[in-house]
Amino acid sequence: MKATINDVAKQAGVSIKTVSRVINNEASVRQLTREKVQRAVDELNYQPNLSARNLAGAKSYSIAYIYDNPNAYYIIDMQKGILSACKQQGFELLIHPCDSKSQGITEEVVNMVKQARIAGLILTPPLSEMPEFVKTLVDLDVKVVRILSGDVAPDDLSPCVMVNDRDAAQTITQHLIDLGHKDIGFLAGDAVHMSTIERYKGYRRALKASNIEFNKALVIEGSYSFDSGVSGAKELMSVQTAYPRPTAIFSCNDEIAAGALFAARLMNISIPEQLSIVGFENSPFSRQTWPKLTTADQPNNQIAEDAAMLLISQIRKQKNPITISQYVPKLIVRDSTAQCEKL
Amino acid sequence: MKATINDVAKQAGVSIKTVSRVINNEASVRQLTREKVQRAVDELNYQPNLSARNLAGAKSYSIAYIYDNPNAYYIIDMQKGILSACKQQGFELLIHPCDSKSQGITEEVVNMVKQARIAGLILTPPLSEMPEFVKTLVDLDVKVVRILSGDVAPDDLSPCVMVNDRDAAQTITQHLIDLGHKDIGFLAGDAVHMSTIERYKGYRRALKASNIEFNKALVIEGSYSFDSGVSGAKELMSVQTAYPRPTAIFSCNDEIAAGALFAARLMNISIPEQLSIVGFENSPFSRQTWPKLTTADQPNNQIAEDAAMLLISQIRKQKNPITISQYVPKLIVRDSTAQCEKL
DNA sequence: TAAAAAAATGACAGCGCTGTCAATTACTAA
DNA sequence: TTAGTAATTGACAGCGCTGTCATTTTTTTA
Repeated sequence: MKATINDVAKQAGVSIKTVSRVINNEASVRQLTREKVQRAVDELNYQPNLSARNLAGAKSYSIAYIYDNPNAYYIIDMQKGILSACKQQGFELLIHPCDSKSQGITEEVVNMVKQARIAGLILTPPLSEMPEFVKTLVDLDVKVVRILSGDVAPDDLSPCVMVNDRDAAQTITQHLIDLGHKDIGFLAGDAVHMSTIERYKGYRRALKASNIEFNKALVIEGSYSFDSGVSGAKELMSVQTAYPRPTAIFSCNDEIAAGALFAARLMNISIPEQLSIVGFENSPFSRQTWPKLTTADQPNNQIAEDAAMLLISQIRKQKNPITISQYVPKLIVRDSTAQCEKL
Repeated sequence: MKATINDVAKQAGVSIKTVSRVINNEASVRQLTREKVQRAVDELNYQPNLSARNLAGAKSYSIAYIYDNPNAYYIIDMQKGILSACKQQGFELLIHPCDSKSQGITEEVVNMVKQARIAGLILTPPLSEMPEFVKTLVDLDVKVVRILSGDVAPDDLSPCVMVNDRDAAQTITQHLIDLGHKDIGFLAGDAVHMSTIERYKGYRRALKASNIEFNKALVIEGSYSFDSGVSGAKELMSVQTAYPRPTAIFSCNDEIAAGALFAARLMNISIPEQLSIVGFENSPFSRQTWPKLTTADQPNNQIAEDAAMLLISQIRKQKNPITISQYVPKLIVRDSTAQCEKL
């Protein structure tokens, strides 16, 4: 049978309250006692019962991950990272898929938080990019950690884990520039996503840093989809007379890049000899294309774990004011980019 | 503040035990009383506290979904279906990603079940296809529902939700035959997966039903990946003299089909005019290819919900002996298949 | 050295529910 | 009608833990 706090207390020769103090890491327990209890905990392989904790205490040991599925791989990775933090910290995770565009979304989540006594929430785009929504939740006395694209938090409502897409995009673009490319197309994702905006900024900044004149005709609006990549690349590669055809394409994510790759094949443009293509995200997608994509890797797993840890420390009131951590996706050079041949 | 069982009891003018009886749908409550209580429950928007239930009762209201990620889209869909059943039934879901090939996987799961007092488990491939693993769990007095490929359960260890890939594969193959194809290639997925085996059986059966001679050269072993589709299709389409080139290809899943599509492009084979290609799964993948894939759709969401409901009813001991439900994926005709032109 | 203050520990109630068992009520058959 | 039986209901303990507050022990100060 599973050990309870009583067993531990008996084994350590103290009261259950003292055991409780030790496992909650409270002050005012003598070092000696603490060790004694800890030993009993280890010997009995004791793990506090979450239900009992949630029931007895004022605190809650549940956090929730609310997502609107943009990309299953992303979600699964995030979830795994969060789960790992939860396990470490003895928290419980509630999963809540939802539709960010539905009318009642705010009410739905508010309800859930109240019903399930949730102590904290982790939000990823697009939910993390909805200020009203976040505001409502924060006002509700539930801790929130957002994962966002950018380098500074948009407000001080809650801690954020920032993914600096801008710097990463600049690095990737620079990679293309270093290979001698000057006419670099840009295939945008959905314009409503911060990530698209940030990646665009990084692209612009890299051009500027190398004194390459920005050419508006090389920027194609689109969405985060394969189709968008196909049509965008077609458009780019058929740019007429007035403008030079790009020798490289920056795609806002791997899916778009895969589409661009596909379009290039159709148009008999060989990759990377005649055209370099980069993606973004390092999704499984990027290893399934041929040639394999040069892309930027974001350690989603780790980002999520970080966010969850941040959330939990907030919940524990471990002073952490509005901490912000930042990740910069890393360039991964594979086979879809090469030296510019046009000269 | 959230309503408790006490509030409901007061409002209905009965004891809390009676309320408990009503919400647990126990017998021996007078109809009149039942209605009175139900009304109070509705008025107060009462929802039983899961922690308290788990703590007080012998029963557990937690089930777990253990998965080893073969495909993020699949997992997310499954999870969503399970979640929906849980919400309906007032159960809690624990998510547990794992590595099915790791040494300690059984121990890991056994531990989890014991520690978290889990009442039931949902298993998808590859975990559901590991007999030893399932046996150990069932012996542990935890209910298990497996989702498997096939038409009959492999044993009576636990209820199964069967996905009849065989019949579906036969239907798809028949679709190709109906279009006039006779030389139909087969790109297999990982041979260790039941789904590959079942789909292969369906393919064979369709050929047989139409008296088309089976040609071993047209079957290419592989794995569930894009790359495998590329190389497999290349191999198929370069079949020499002795054998006719296939005019259609059955791919074991959409990813393989996408690879095949890609290879066809490379070889300047136009789809569907010169070659019909079908996939399997109706993953987002299949709508992102060009042309869009003819494929088979499995309602993963619903399959999962069904499995979860089955599991919960098992847990509730609602007699359900070893029930089995079966799904047959449905043919979805899109743009990658056409009338055979070779004649 | 004793009193006061601080630190450490424990006793106990109670979180919201279910299980047990006893009490009450309704229904049967004689 | 009345005991006898079955159906319905309720009182109460207790699940494993935390919060409160009282008690004990240790340390500090006078």
